[in-house]
Amino acid sequence: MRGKERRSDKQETKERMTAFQTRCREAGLKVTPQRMAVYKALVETTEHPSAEAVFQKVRRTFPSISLDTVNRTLLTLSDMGAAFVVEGSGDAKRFDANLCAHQHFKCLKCKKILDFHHEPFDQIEVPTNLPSRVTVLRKTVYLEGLCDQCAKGSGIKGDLSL
Amino acid sequence: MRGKERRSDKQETKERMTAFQTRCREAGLKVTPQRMAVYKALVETTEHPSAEAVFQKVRRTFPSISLDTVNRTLLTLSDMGAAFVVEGSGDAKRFDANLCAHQHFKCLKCKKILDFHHEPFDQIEVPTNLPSRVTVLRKTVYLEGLCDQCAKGSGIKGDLSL
DNA sequence: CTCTGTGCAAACACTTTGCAGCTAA
DNA sequence: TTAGCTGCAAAGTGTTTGCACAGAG
Repeated sequence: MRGKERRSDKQETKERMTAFQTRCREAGLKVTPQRMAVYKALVETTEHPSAEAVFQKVRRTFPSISLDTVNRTLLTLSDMGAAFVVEGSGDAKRFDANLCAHQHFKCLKCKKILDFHHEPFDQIEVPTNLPSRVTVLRKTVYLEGLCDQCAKGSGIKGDLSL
Repeated sequence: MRGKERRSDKQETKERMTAFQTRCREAGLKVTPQRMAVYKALVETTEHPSAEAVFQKVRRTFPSISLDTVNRTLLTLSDMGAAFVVEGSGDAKRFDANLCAHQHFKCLKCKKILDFHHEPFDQIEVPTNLPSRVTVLRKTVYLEGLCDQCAKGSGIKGDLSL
């Protein structure tokens, strides 16, 4: 069972690498060994690693790579939509003393955070198929996009991947 | 209209300040002018300020306060549950190359992020009462709490504020 | 050949820590 | 009086930037 799983994983990684190369070329980005190595490391894990963690992983098979390159590559991946930042904006912490139930919308451009309150979001059900037996202390619905002013300036108009 | 609004705002701020003082005493925390000033600044705004922004605001009426105190106080507020960090974990960025629809659970203690996929969360409706005309590009449901292992070690057992 | 990408080092921004003096209780 | 809080300064961590060289197209 383990062997079979592994093989299909490898197969899928391979496919994704090829697709990624195509995507790079289409975007006018060069297919460098460093870039491939970083992307591969990210695809092979489900651990949502930090730049440092990716660096350590890639380093094992590519000792000459630098942390800066890893950082820049991860940035590039985010820009082209091949990866996402799932934690830590890199910006400073932001605080809120409003304890009433409410949700946040964040403008990706000007970083403004808008409060809103949508009743149904207060009542979302925690699913029963969570990975392991976890204790959920807080559940949040979070929207990102462009605010009124920023949408005007940018080329983005309609919905992307909604 | 403006005057009336303002007055009720002030009234509410006053009440919250009193409640906060009580809460501090109950928690064995001293009621210092700095602490009050920081809390007041946070209650009076809806802008989800950074520590630096709070510092600038408080400084206007309390010139001798230091940024460190603001930082520490905001930390304290988070700890006692009088405020939340709504952006920027302070930790490093974390990346994910999994583009399929899925959600995240984050353990507050060990910072581990677990993927899960709950169909209904993919289909949540963006509310129509958003503050201004915003373009929503991404919507996320995000759960926080304690993972299996960390829950064992901590005193927290049941649901808090769920 | 050309231009992007890389590696190195320095600069930056934000946060945390150690310590001496201050102050609320 | 005394435990906790504040302000200052220094150190730590993660990220960004400038520049010269290397390598992909």
